[in-house]
Amino acid sequence: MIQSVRGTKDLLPGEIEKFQFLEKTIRNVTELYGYKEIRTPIFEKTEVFSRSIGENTDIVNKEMYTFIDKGGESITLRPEKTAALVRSVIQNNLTHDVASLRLWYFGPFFRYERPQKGRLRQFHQFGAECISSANAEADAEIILLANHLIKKLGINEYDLQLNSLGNEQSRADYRTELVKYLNENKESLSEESKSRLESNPLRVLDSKDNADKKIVESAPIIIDYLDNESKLHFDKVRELLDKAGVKYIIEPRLVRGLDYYCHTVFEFRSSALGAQDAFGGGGRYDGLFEQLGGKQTPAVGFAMGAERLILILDAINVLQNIKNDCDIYVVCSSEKLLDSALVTAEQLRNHQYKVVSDLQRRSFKAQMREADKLSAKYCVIIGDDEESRKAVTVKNMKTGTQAEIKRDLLQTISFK
RNA sequence: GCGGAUGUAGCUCAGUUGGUAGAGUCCCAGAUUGUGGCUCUGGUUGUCGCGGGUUCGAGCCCCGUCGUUCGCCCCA
Repeated sequence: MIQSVRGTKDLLPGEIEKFQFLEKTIRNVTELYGYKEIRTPIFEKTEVFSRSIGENTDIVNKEMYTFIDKGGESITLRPEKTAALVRSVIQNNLTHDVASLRLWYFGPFFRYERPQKGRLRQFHQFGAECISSANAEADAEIILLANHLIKKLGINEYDLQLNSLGNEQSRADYRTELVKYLNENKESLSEESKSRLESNPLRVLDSKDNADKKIVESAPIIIDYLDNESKLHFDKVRELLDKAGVKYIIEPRLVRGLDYYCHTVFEFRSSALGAQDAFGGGGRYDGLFEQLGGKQTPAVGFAMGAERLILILDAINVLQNIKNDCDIYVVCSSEKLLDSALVTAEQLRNHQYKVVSDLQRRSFKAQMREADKLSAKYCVIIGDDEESRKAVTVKNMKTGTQAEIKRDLLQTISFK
């Protein structure tokens, strides 16, 4: 038996409806905010990601599906969306004729990681990006949108964590101080944190190692190093969220893994998940356009993991009883009436009903059973008697009541 | 990439100190000579993840391998 590739999953009937529900909801909510959908290729030139995400991140170092195509070009299956989206915005000059460019997406992404609950090698993310505004209003709008979406999905138990990384200067100042502090405590740090101290010291802050945590507790926090501009920006974001009634927690150790973030960063977490408890996150990335060869353009956005969101929805039993496989099941009492059943079903479909009939040439009883299993609201019954009278019997499956009617009148009935 | 668990019917699982497999559910049919759900009766389904080894004999023990899962790491 050939198996699917490790870390990939078939989305079967029963599961796919959950994805459709997610996509439908995000489509509705983003529309409320004036966001437009964008779809970009599944693969990009490798540099799109290597130049943006960060040379020191595991994503770029170990997790990308990269290959050389037949033309000798290095190609990478997209491990995330933002960089690819920015490439597209630059290439198509989408910021040219709008004040604020608002985009959303939903699709598959690829990372070569060890599979785990809520972590697959092919997974799905959706998100939104707000481009061309450097103001706190844009940060607030993106967080409001993400928050609105979560609520709309029926999720009420979650944390929104918020922090600011400040502008480049603030971050550099803080980094210097942090490295100094961590070096003073270097002996007590875990091996991993020691190496991160060289490569990406900010990430020591969200280490799960207990010894590290203790050291981090008394480490300098970035908010104290924000310059005036950065501080004003962050204060304004918080003020806007407060006014809009969005609850959040300031988490000074929240840094995010991707290099391109600055100023506002945030994450959504749920205890319904395991170790992978973040189901969404985002932030501002004012420097990314330049890194990818565009002109300086401020932007802010978020992404959410579809599989993780579905784990939460399953845990809180949203999405249980959306069963509506069919409105009408057309039953016939003998094989010679199968043709009539098929034709009747087709006529009813022309009136926008979901209609099913038997394909197995089974008994009357078996057809009724299938009707029940598909939760048909009505059965249209064709028997010899009905056929000879050019009529059918209509049975309401919920109440059990039934009545015979002339076939020409069938189209005038409402099967709601 | 590292550490721990685990893999038996479509699904959930049992399988006693090694003696070549079972339950529930699902599905199919019947009881009901044209009427579903409830009930009862009967029936189908397995390379016991895969490959080696030990043994007269392996679902059970050993080794390897693949998958899953829980943590680390990473991140959504």
